[in-house]
Amino acid sequence: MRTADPTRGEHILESAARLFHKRRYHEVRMDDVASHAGVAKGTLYRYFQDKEALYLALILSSMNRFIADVEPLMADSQPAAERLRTYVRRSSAFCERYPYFLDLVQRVEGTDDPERLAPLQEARQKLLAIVTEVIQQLDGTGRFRVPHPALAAIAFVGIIRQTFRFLPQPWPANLPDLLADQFLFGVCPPAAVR
Amino acid sequence: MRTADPTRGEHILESAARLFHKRRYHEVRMDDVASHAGVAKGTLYRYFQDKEALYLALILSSMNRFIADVEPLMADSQPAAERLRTYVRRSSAFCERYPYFLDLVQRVEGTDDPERLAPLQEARQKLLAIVTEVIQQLDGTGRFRVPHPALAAIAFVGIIRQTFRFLPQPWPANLPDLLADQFLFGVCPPAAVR
Amino acid sequence: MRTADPTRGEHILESAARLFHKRRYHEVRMDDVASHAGVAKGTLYRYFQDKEALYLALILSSMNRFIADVEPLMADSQPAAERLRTYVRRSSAFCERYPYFLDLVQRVEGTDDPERLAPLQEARQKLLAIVTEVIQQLDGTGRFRVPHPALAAIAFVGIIRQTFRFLPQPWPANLPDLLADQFLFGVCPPAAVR
Amino acid sequence: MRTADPTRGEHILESAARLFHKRRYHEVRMDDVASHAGVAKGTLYRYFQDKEALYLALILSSMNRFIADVEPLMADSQPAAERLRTYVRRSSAFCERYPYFLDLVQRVEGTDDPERLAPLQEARQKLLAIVTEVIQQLDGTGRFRVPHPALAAIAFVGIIRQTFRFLPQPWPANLPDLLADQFLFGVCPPAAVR
DNA sequence: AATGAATGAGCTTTCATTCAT
DNA sequence: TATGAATGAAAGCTCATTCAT
Repeated sequence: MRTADPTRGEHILESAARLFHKRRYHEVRMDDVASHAGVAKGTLYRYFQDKEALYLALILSSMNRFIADVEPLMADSQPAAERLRTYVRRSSAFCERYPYFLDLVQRVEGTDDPERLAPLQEARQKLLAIVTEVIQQLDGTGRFRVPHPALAAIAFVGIIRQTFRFLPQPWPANLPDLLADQFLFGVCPPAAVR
Repeated sequence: MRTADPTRGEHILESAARLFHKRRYHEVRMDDVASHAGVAKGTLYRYFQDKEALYLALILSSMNRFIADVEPLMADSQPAAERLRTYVRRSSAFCERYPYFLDLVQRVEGTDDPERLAPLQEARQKLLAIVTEVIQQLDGTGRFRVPHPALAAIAFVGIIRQTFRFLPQPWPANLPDLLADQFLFGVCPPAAVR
Repeated sequence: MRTADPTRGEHILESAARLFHKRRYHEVRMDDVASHAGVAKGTLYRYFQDKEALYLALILSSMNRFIADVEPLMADSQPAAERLRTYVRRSSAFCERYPYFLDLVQRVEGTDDPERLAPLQEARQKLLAIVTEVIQQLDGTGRFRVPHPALAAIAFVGIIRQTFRFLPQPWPANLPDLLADQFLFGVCPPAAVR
Repeated sequence: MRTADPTRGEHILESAARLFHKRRYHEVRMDDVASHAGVAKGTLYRYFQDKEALYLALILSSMNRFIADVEPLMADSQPAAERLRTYVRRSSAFCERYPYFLDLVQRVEGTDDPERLAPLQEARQKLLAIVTEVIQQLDGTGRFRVPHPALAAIAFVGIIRQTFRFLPQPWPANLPDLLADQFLFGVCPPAAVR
């Protein structure tokens, strides 16, 4: 008999991530999750109330891991623009390390049950808040003007997501900087560059 | 002989769209689709091979409708920047008219079966090609510089999608222009504005 | 519009025979029967109450055709043994002409509904009666002794059926005679032959 | 852990046999099989891939049981003719014990899928080989002459099957001997009897 | 605590039958 | 009378969940 293992839940999520990444929710069976995690099916239900809960926990866990990764780097030790570049770089690294990340986060809309959705919404808000704050700090510094920081934050995230999900590999090495530039300067390069 | 109604398939998709918009694939029952469309379940299977085919047809039909809507407007009768604004405006109008559109298109990744995925990939490529071409026409005209048109197109689409999906309503009336500006100028407003 | 055609029913059965021969009852769809017969599905229901009726009519029709074929030849114009040989030969010819015949007749057990089964039982009895009568006429003539004609008739039919269904082709040219001999003399050849 | 009951599969087949005996394939519902076996429907699918597999397993199991029953008795401890009588007697007993046996074996032609059919063909061949060998041993011993053992074996089996299936009950006590005699001597009783 | 055989509600799909044309 | 689109009851099968071991 295996000893109770507090990391067991994490391990299950790790395996589940791979499955949910390449198949859709209804195509992933609890049997698959169990056998990929190397546990019995019944065990899944010790750690997660049901399939839905496992799925949501998976997304939440991914988001929290990412937040834990970038949040410390967004402290204002550097210029805001520089921190945005860092954000893109970390996103890129994260997506390489956990290729299923963006796909999953995308699918938050899952449930209707607000009870279950709440933690995810919260994490999403938190991430957006982090980005929004950095973007606000752009305003007034140098040549940037951000009258709608919330909107800009959404655009920023949109650029990153769409690119990492749909830009065919191989990616240019400086892709993160290209994306940051697109966000900061649009297709109208800064005077210095011209 | 009872004559087949050629709009029947369209009508089914119309009803299905509403359902697939508010519930996920596995939460939508063929029973629901049938009763919402006002046809018998067996009829669904006269028009679509199976549930998956119906779902993919639904997405494809939405995309094609949008392409038919914007493509004529992207002819080069106006400056490229102006056409991009038009594109955003039509996107906005389209999403208002068919609120499920973006959600659905988002989920294209549906199948693995390349046979079934092909028409969708094709439509996606077509849309991206349209946008890419307009963006290329920005280059050199006035102050725009677009060294990576394909990347810029993806960013453009990313900004639009993320915003329309996640920006809480109510939206500012000039939202399309704000998005076009974000794409064109980033958070670095054009000299004229400053 | 096709004119009402009294042979239409026969034509349908002819096509159906081929299908029911190579697939089992539940594997044959009314759609198949209709398209193979070159008529619309609805038309089948003008000629046969339902699928079961069509199927039973098919078997009955085959049996009646065979009865019509052999009955005249069983009149006592020749020695009984010779007529049995004729019977086997006609069976063989019939099975070559209508390869589905034996398979179908085999399956009489179809329904439980005695109402529907009656005509088939009747045809079966008729055929058995014909054979039994000839076999009875063997008795006393020459060296044959048939204390249980009904049983012998069943054995006779059993030999024929099992052989035509399961003996791998190609068959020896004199197969009918071999079978008749097996029935008449068993594996104990007549003195004359020895 | 609930332990799998190794006899469960056998038990299911036992129940299924009764159903498939009195109804045709397409008239037997998996629901019926389950409830008659006293298990849940899902359990059927743990033991058999699908309805077809269950059906074929049922026939195969019956045949193997019969083979296991007669094979040892066909060893040449007695004269071949005597062993054939034994064969018929065991067949008779078997059909009394498992009244559905002959009906089912009759229907071997079931599938087209050679993959699935193979084990059945094999069992059928095995049984035929057993019979054929005994019949060959008739040859030359005493007054028997068997120029076509394979054909004779088929005739032998045909006599038995047709009789047990179609001879109306009650049967004479010496039916097995009557059948053996029919096979050995035809309707031409041995000199000793005359 | 872990297991996985068993469960059965509920799904997708089929197809005999109907009936407006 | 012939048609075949539409029907919908009923089938086969799945798979999330349970619970005896």
